Amino acid sequence: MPSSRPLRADARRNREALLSAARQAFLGGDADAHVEDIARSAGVAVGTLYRHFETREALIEEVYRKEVDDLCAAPGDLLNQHAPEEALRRFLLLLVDHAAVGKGMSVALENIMATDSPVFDDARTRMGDALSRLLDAGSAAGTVRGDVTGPTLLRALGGICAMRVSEGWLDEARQITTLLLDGLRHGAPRAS
Amino acid sequence: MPSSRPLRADARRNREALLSAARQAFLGGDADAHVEDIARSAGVAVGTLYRHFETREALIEEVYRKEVDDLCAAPGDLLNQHAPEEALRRFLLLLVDHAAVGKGMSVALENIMATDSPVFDDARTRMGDALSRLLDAGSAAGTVRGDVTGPTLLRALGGICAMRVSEGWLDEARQITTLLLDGLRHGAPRAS
DNA sequence: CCATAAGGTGAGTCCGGTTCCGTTTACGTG
DNA sequence: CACGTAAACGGAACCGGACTCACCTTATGG
Repeated sequence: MPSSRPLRADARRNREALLSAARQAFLGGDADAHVEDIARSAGVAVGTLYRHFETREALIEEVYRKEVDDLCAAPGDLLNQHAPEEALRRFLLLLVDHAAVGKGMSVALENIMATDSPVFDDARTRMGDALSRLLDAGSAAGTVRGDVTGPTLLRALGGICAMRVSEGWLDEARQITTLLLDGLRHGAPRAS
Repeated sequence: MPSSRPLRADARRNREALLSAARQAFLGGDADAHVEDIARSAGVAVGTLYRHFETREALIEEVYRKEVDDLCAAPGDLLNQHAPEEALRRFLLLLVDHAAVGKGMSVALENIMATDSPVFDDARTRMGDALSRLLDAGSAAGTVRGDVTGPTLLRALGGICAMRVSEGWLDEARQITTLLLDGLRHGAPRAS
């Protein structure tokens, strides 16, 4: 149902320009850029922006949904090239590094965790599935514990990446992720 | 420098009422309560609110600073009553549960991680110290690995608690925390 | 080319945080 | 127990930023 009519040429162009401008703004530091500015830097008026996106939030959603799309493609490749445990390791760190591209992306992950929006809900599902694939592979290979689900792990990562702090947060995020991995490894001592 | 003059009686009363009303609002779900409402439910006008608090943000800060104060008191007691590892375990879970009181508290922890405000900076320091105390005790007892610092662990927790999501997030937060604890335990398999 | 509906525009509305100043009140003093 | 004064209060007005709407422009298919 997404396309009632194929969308006029200039409309599609403007839509693209808006997404690109917004991406620019959000992925670069400014997490609360004004709609007016985004619209202007895309060469259109606010009205046009609102023709294409229900709300400011909706625009942000769209930008990040694409980002998530990219990320979700990774597990398949990784599982082909590495042992499950290693694939998991790489994917988690990839996620963290990706969040580092701009503080914006971390906001995205955080939002994916926090909102009820159907869009994010969908993204969460796909991301959780991606993680599940990795976890299952590891579990089947006997190198990863089997009692943690993809969605749960996703939450941990969302949380970690939500700490968009100055100086050195990336190193800490990596360290924490490593910690998590150690906990996930099959044979880790259990708490209770 | 905090007190130039001891603050008039009614003023102190109103300040208290405002803090209490705000606490009520934030700790109960509504993370973005309107200042107008907070003021009204404290029985004063907005002007009064702004006499006591520089800004909406400042009010929130104040509310949560107290919350953090309480939390920071815990490690001492726990170390007296339990082995270090167990004390650490309980404190982390206490933290998570505390966040559960209302979604508001989790916002607080998140903010502690994210802002540069001197108030939060201070809170972060004290919280980090509290955790360090626990980690050091465990490390000295040989039951906890020694290469993780309090501040780092705090970030992990801040992240985890930032996931203020509906339904079941508390259980997941607990599980993730347990995961972290398993990773922290001395003798856990290392990643690299 | 024209008709027409899709698309664009930007001044205006709405909303919520913040300010400002006239009024009220606590409280030290004579 | 007045009184004077500085402190506190109230709330209408202000302002910035997201969002709307009535009108204009333009792509497009016949």
